[in-house]
Amino acid sequence: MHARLNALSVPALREACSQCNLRELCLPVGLSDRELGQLDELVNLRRRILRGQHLYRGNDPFEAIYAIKTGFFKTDVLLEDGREQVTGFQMAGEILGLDGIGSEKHTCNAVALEDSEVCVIPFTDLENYSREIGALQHHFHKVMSREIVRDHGVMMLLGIMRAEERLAAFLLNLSQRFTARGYSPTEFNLRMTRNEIGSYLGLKLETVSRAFSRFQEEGLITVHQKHIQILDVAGLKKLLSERRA
Amino acid sequence: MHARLNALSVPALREACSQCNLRELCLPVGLSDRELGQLDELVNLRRRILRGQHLYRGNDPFEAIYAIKTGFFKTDVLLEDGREQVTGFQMAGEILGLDGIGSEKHTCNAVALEDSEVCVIPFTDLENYSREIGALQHHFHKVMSREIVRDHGVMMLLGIMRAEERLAAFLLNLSQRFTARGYSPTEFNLRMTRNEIGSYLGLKLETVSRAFSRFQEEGLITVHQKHIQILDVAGLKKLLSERRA
DNA sequence: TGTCTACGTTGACACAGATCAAAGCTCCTG
DNA sequence: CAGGAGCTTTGATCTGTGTCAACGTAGACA
Repeated sequence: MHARLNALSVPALREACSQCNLRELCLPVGLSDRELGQLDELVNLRRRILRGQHLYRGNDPFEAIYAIKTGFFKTDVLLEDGREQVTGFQMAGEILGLDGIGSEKHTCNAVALEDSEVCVIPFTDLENYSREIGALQHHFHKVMSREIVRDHGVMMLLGIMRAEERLAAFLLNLSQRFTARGYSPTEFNLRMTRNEIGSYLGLKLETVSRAFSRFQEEGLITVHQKHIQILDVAGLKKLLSERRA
Repeated sequence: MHARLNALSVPALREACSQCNLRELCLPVGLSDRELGQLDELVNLRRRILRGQHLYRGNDPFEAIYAIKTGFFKTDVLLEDGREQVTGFQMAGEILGLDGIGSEKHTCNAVALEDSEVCVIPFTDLENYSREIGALQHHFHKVMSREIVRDHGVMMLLGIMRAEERLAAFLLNLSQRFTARGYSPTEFNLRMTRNEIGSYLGLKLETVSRAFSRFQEEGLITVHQKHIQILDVAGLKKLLSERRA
């Protein structure tokens, strides 16, 4: 089930957390230089996941959480009958695997949407280190809490928003996360299919496609396949706040 | 904003965690007797919340998490335009407030649906104690992780299930949680209105009402106002698994 | 005991989004 | 560079749930 780890995927200690340009977004936030050095010991293994491969699957034993170094993932849950619910899309600096702590098994699938690399953080070690490093403990708690808050946002989206509101929220959220990583807020390539967007947003792929077309007609964005350009951020935001009574 | 704490709401040290009959469901799971004693020091304050009152509101500063000693709560998020998304219903032994860790402010509202009592767990203290007590640290992580997994379940519900599937899943979930607390799996009183159920399930109250009526016609349950009796658990489960292609 | 208010049920109808179907675009592979 | 697979777009139609409206029920309170 696990991808074989070859020698190349373990460059270890090279470019550890203390050197990583994601350290302001990722687990090390708020650590002192000395503490960062300790984290380098904890996170000394990397794993490369090719596009389409699983980082883990539902029911795999839970051993580690993963920080995305490069690339892009989706997480999803499957129903027996084949229905899929995408529970999130994750990008560099974000943490995968938190779902597994509670039951010691993973409860969803994590699939790379492009060739990716993750830092492996053995969970027992993380707990041990957090008992030493208060700042690490606290930040880890924040990461989990934010995941809960993010999930509430998705519930909101699924529970009370209409199709175009959902898609606008989705685009704005991506834009904001790309910005935080130093990319353009207004121009990016989607890594996921219309079907995956639809699954995440509780819509069918045709509805997603139509909403994209509609946004384009209205001059809010341009779409060419997976390439998106946001022309009118304010317009998208307006879609979210205005609501016919 | 905070309810005033009167003398009666602080019986402290009496019936602490070590004596509490919820200790197998709540935060103390997996602690040794000695560790339980330590927890008694951490959790020494109770707060009484009357029906309809808020335990906390979105934007309140985050200081503590809460274990429900008795009673029943809902958590919700409000949009500016008044739309409400109920994000969960919580009962005895469950933990409230985890949403606030990430931003040091609460991000949702917690409202008592019946007169309730919660144990106040100051969060800084909890972090300090978890650095001492590995089992507490680990169990706390499990609690947070399970909240994430629960949220994924709700996304699934909202994203891909039809109205009757949602309601069946909701009833079965309540039944299972009541069972874990020693109540009847098949007969209970709903603490929430049809509107609140609808908000949680992403449906309108009329749809919830109709689904209840339908279940009753089909002999799956009886409904009289808030009183529910499940007549055919297997039938409800079948609703969830069977799905016209 | 009567009335008020909040909550729940039911019916008729409307509509957003699903479903079904056909065709176009891109990129990969041989 | 031909063929095919996977993805996307668009149109036509269908349907589950929302919306609107009327009425019913139960508990609270004067």
